[in-house]
Parts: sequence; structure tokens; C-alpha cells
Amino acid sequence: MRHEAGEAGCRTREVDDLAQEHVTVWARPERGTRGPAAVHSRAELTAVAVELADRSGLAAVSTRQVARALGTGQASLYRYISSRDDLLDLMTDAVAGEVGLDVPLGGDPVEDLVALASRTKAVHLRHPWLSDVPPEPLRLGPRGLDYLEYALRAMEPAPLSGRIKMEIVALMNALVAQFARTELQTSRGNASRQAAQTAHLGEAASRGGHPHVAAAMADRTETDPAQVPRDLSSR
Amino acid sequence: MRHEAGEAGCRTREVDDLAQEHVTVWARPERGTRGPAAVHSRAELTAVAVELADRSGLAAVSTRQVARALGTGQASLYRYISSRDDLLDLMTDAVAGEVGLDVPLGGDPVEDLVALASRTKAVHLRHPWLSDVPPEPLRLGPRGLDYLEYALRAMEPAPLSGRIKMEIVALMNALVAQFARTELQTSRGNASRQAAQTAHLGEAASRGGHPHVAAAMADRTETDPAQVPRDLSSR
DNA sequence: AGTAAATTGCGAACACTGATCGCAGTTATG
DNA sequence: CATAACTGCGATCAGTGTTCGCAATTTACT
Repeated sequence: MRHEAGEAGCRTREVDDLAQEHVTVWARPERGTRGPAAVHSRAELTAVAVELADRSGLAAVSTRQVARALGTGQASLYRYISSRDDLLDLMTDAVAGEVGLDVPLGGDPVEDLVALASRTKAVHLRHPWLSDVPPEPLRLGPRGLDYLEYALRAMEPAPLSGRIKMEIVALMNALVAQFARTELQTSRGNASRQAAQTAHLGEAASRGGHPHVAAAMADRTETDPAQVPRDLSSR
Repeated sequence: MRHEAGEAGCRTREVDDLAQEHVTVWARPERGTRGPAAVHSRAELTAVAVELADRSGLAAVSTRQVARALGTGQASLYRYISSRDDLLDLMTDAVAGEVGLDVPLGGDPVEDLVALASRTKAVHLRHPWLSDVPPEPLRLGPRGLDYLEYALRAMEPAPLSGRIKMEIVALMNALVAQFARTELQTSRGNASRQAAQTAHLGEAASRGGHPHVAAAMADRTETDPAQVPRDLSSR
């Protein structure tokens, strides 16, 4: 695990050791020229890791399990990557490449971005672990760079600064992740446990003076998206 | 760690073992009546954990470190909570209580929600680890319930279904988290490392046929928020 | 050709992590 | 007063990411 602050755990965003360079995977070359030919490759590592995550969740992507699925020793992985985070970067970039970028732009930034977001959400649904990858800033690989380029191209007509445009992309992706989360949760998600949770929450709400929560939980109405007013105000 | 799928790691959202009840912290009572008085309390645990996270990040909140900061044994923590996730729930609920909910509502859902979001963002800035807590669905404690109640009250005039309103709250919080992330990243954030990353990215962009990315990175313009058109279209 | 440098796979270890078990001691209830 | 419940906690387990050193292998530079 990351020993940056002397402790381990989930992917952290701590202060970097100033002594450490901490280069990205994309900065280091995959192979030198000297030694024997490598048996595997970063692409193979990535494919196996993605497969593993698709089947068993992001937590299943441990160095040992990936190594086993690859048929190699655990320590051997570190010949291809220098940390588990590198592997996450590779995985993220790989699935970013699954978003189709050959769709021609229509010219309206909003419409084009919405279409891109929709295709991105599809990728999230296909790779549920993607919503669980902690959002690290600015760790784009080649595919992610293509993605960003496409999004910025879509926003070309908009009179906004570059920084704002990039923040918009990040924002859009956060929204996509959230949408994907709720969609996954309602679909694949354990109706029994869900109902129990909801019931318990509703009960707690009605018991403790939270009438609006109780009402919202009891509301079985399906809102027709077409009749939702644009500005959310009352009728 | 969670042994749900036989593996450990970051806070996962795997399939629950059907044999396991997996009750929330809020469902279990803090203390029984029989034994000797407990030396500490959930509130004390929570306070120490929040303090620890504020200073050293979410990864520093390990059972051992919390126990040490509390002056007790590691295994003793499990008398108050049944998993580390419980502790995260407690922490989240505690800081949710820091959002002021005594601000009177104006009546316009959008305005009121924006104000609430702004106050929520302030809490995120005060507790940077909050953006790192993996968003688990529907694990509200009492404070979170109050928060939800307030938000739903703000949306009372809006003709939307309860489900949609709750999704809106989740969406808003995802947005707040994203805003907090970028804000934290640009403020507290390691100018040297950041500049290096940006430069490296810009170079890669200009080298590999990503003109829009290169242009956006080079753009030092500060967009005046006042003159951004409402619909993002061209001028 | 021959030497030196670089690289590979990997077993073994290290420093962590969350969680469980069992036990002595303490308290309230029947 | 006995029994049941609870506490604190040392020891331990299974799992994690990462490092080190070593034999083997391949390339590059004399």
C-alpha cells in the first residue's frame, strides 16, 4: 500500500513525499532494451485486472489476485507497474477508450456534451467498478487525453476559459458517475436489502419528526420527465 | 476488513452475504444495560476519528491509530462499532451535523438548494477527507436525516416525485463534492507537483495532436462568471 | 568474442490493515 | 447470590501493498 504518510488504506490523496518523484505510469517506458523479453505486458495486466473488476468488484483487484489470474508471481507485477494505483490508472484509461469518439459533433456544446455523457454512462454501467475508482486529479492516459480533447472540441464554440472548460468536463464526469451509481443500485441491487433499508429509514423518519422524508419515501409516483419544468420552480 | 466476497480493500459495495444481517450502526443500541460502564462512547470515537482525518487524511483513520489516539486497545473499538465502515458512517453523520439547518427557507427551491449546497461545500473544505468517503447509498444517521429533511422541505413547492427529489439531493451532493475537490486541489495543492503535471500533460497534448487540450492548458484567461451565458451556447 | 550493464521472474520477507476469539474482571438483573 | 451480560484487551488470523536480493537471461559496449 501507499506508505506516503506511514499508513495504508484506500487510494489516498495525501501530501506527496517531497523526496519522491512519483512519476505517472505514462511517463515511464514500458520496457527497457537490455534484459530478457518480458512474458507479459501492461496491456495484458490491464485486461486481466478489468476482467477481474468486472466480475468481482474493484476490491478483487489486488496484486495477488491479478498475479494469480495472470499465472505469475505477485512480485513480478512490479516489473510492469510501480504501484497498485498505476494499475487503476491503466484500467481507467482502458475503459475510457471504450467511449466512442468517432461520433461527429453537431455544433451545440450542450447537446454534444450530453451525448458524450450518455455514452460515458454506458461505459460506467458496463464496468460498475468505475464509479468506485477514487477520482485522482490529472492522471490522464492516452485514451483519457483523447476523451478530453473530444470534450474540449465540443465546447469550442463556448466563450469560456480553458480552466473552466476542464472543470466542466470533470463536473460532467462526476455527474455521470452519480447517475451510474443510482442506476446500478436500483437495477442489480438486492431488492430485499434495499427494501429493508428503505423501510427502516421511512420508519425512522416518520417517528422522529421528518414529515417530508416520510412523505418522499411513501411517494410511489413516477415523475414524467417530459413535464418537469425547466427551472424547477412550482408549476 | 470486509470479508463479504472473501477479499479486502477499500470500502466496497459488493453483494451482501445473504446469511449476514448487516445492520447499520444506527440500528444497534450503543450500550447494553448489564456490564460495567463503558470508558468511551461512540461520540468520543467519532470525535477522535474526525480529528485524525482532518489532520492526516482518511487513510489515517485505521482502527489501530484511532485506538492509540483514544488511549485504548485496538480490539476495544469493536465494543462500540462493528466495522470500520461504521466509523465512517459516524464521522460522515457528525460533519453532516455541521451544516447549519436553521437558515430559514426563502421559498424558491433552486435558491434554497444552492444556499444549502454552499454551506455543505464549506463543510467539505473544513473536512477534506469528506470528499474521499466512498458514497454508500442510504446510510443516513440522525444528522443526515435532518439534512435530507431540510432539503426536501426546500423542494416542497416543486412538482416532483419523492424519488426524484431524493435523487436530486444525491446529485447535488455529488456536485458539491466535485466542487470541493477542485477547490481543495487548487488551494492546498502542491504547486510544484501540480505545475509539473500540468506541464507534462500540456507537452503530451501538443505532441500528440490534441490541439484543444494544448490550447486549454495554455489559456491563462480568467472567465468572469458574470458574463457566462446561461445556456452555454456561443455568445 | 567477451565483459559489463540492465532487465526479468520470483520466493521471502516487512509493515501494515480489518476483524475474531477467548479470557479475566465488572456490573446489573432475576 | 448466582447467573447472564457486558467490557477491555492481548493474541492471533487472513489479507493487503511493497521491497529486497538472487539466479538467470539478454542486450550493449568495448
